[in-house]
Amino acid sequence: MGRGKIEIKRIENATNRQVTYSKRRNGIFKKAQELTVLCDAKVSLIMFSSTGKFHEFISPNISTKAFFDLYQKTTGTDLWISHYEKMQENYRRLKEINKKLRREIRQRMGGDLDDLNIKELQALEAKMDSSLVAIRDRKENRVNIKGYFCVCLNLPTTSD
Amino acid sequence: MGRGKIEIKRIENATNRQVTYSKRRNGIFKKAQELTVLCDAKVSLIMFSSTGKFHEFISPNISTKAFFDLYQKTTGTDLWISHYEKMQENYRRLKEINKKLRREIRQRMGGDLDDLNIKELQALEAKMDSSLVAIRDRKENRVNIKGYFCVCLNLPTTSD
DNA sequence: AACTATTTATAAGA
DNA sequence: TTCTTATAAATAGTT
Repeated sequence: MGRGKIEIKRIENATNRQVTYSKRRNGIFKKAQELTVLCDAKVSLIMFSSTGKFHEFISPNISTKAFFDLYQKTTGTDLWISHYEKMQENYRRLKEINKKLRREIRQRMGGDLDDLNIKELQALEAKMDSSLVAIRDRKENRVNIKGYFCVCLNLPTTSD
Repeated sequence: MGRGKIEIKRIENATNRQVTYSKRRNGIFKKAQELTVLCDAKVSLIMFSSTGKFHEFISPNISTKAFFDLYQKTTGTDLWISHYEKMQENYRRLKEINKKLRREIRQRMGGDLDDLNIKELQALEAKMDSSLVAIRDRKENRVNIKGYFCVCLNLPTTSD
């Protein structure tokens, strides 16, 4: 709808792109406005130009916040809450893992031994002994047994 | 733009309103699509008809969640985002601590020793040796030196 | 920012 | 809903 037909693909000339953006933005806002009135609809139209400039239209019969709430209720997407809760869960998991790691280290340092029974103490002693041997070996450049003891000790394996 | 000119006011006939909504919805979605491509813009277009039916268009180069985040950042409509970002920051911190703890353990197991120099190896050996002594002591119920080695080893001290 | 030749959208009808 | 088409509206290229 103009002097010539154009192909719908990115306008490479930055000036033309900006001009077209400005013209069409007005056009689409007008359409949104008309749709709101003619059809008694609720419309939210938000856009960012390629240069980051922001414009929005929202039907006067509703607030942006109310619109988002309606959106979430309707789609069931629960945009924030689900994302947030997933994150909280990861956070808790990570905290738990850290706690175990700290405990493991403390025990290897000779602390936190109160609630280990004699058998567990013996096992820990044996593991430590092996590790110490590994470190000495390494120090003397004799053996690199990296990997082997990892299996023995059964460390948590999650990466996060 | 049709057989006759219409006034922009609510269409009272429900059927006509519905038909017009449907036609104009298609039109405005097409416009949004074209704007996205032609001008390399980010567009979010959400609407609810008077009967509550929901439709949306969103530029393919961004997710709805990311769009809302961008929106909030731009407008400063901080609904929950600052809280969320604080949590993300904590999460990153926790991950970093976790990484260090794992490394510490791996080294105490005789792995991950490649990038320790001879001095560091000696220090590690000494620490392990002390710890082993502590464990043996404990095993024989002679000494509880919990706490002492924590200081020596300079563990991360945050509680989470 | 205006102009205007064209293209595009759509109101009414089928 | 979908199609048709006369007409209104939007806009591409130009000034």
